[in-house]
Amino acid sequence: MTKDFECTQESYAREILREKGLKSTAQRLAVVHVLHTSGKSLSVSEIHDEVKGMLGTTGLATIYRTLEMFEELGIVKRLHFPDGGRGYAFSQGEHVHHMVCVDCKGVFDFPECPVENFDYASVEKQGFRVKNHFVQLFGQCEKCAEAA
Amino acid sequence: MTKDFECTQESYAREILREKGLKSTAQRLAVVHVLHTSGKSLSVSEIHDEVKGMLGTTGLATIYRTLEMFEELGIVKRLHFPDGGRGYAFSQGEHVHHMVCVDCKGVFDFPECPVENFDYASVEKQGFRVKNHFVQLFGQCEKCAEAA
DNA sequence: AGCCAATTGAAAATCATTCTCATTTAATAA
DNA sequence: TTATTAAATGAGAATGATTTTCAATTGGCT
Repeated sequence: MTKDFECTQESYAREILREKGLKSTAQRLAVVHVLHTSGKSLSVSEIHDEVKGMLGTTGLATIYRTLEMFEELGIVKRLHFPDGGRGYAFSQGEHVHHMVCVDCKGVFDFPECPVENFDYASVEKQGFRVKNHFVQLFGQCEKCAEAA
Repeated sequence: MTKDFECTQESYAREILREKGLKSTAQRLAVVHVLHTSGKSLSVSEIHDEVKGMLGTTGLATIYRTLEMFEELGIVKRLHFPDGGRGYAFSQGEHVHHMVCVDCKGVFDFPECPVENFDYASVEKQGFRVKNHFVQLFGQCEKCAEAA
């Protein structure tokens, strides 16, 4: 496979894949590269287009399969947009949340978890056991705010 | 139209609809009724099935149209599941968040907003202006925890 | 170099959602 | 009431996204 785009992020992905006994294919590494380089969230078909640009012909199904797998491995994070659309952003497996600029679709992380310090009293009172949460902020990034 | 299922929730919806110059059709009121009675989140097709049970033949497109409209009016809230599926739950327009039981799909509200007290320092530092947020907790409700 | 399971691409199949348009209906006024 | 009219509906077609299938290819090991 071509290594034109090799860098730390790809090595990181390679490692995880090897640990799990999965193959480091050109397609998979390209997906990592595209997401990491872009600095923003991309739709599945944007990712597909970018990968095709790098590798030539690439199946859309492969992109779907790869993204699903990467999400389970913590390599990417899936975002949900208010309109129901999905997006993917690179993530090194840390527990971070995302702010998404509604204009440019840029993704900005923040390591603090809003829910971490949240008082679960009212929740626990109802006997509910929280196991997971989904938090995502929407707004405008600096650039887009200035441009507007 | 039949009024078998009229109650405060329907009146509430009727009012909002009238205010906006929209018609209170049997289909729309049935959607309110179904969501309010169920006490849990339902998928679009579950709602469709329930409404068909009440009114006989009902178009699926109408259900979609109604839910979209109701979301804008604050009458229902759209939920996003980790697998990408959507669900809808009744909501009186208040700013509340939802806990969703991953077993029974039951929806439990909590009025405190986890993000309300969150210190936006790290976010603002990046020049990001938060305009909106989506918070949803996943876990187990009391009943399902006991059953397990 | 050669093997084998994992992975891929292409196309078909499936599923969810939206659109179109002829028909029906709720709200209003006569 | 009844007539009027814009809004809403239902049915199905159209679209779009996602998943599945399966034969062909490839990466990671000897």
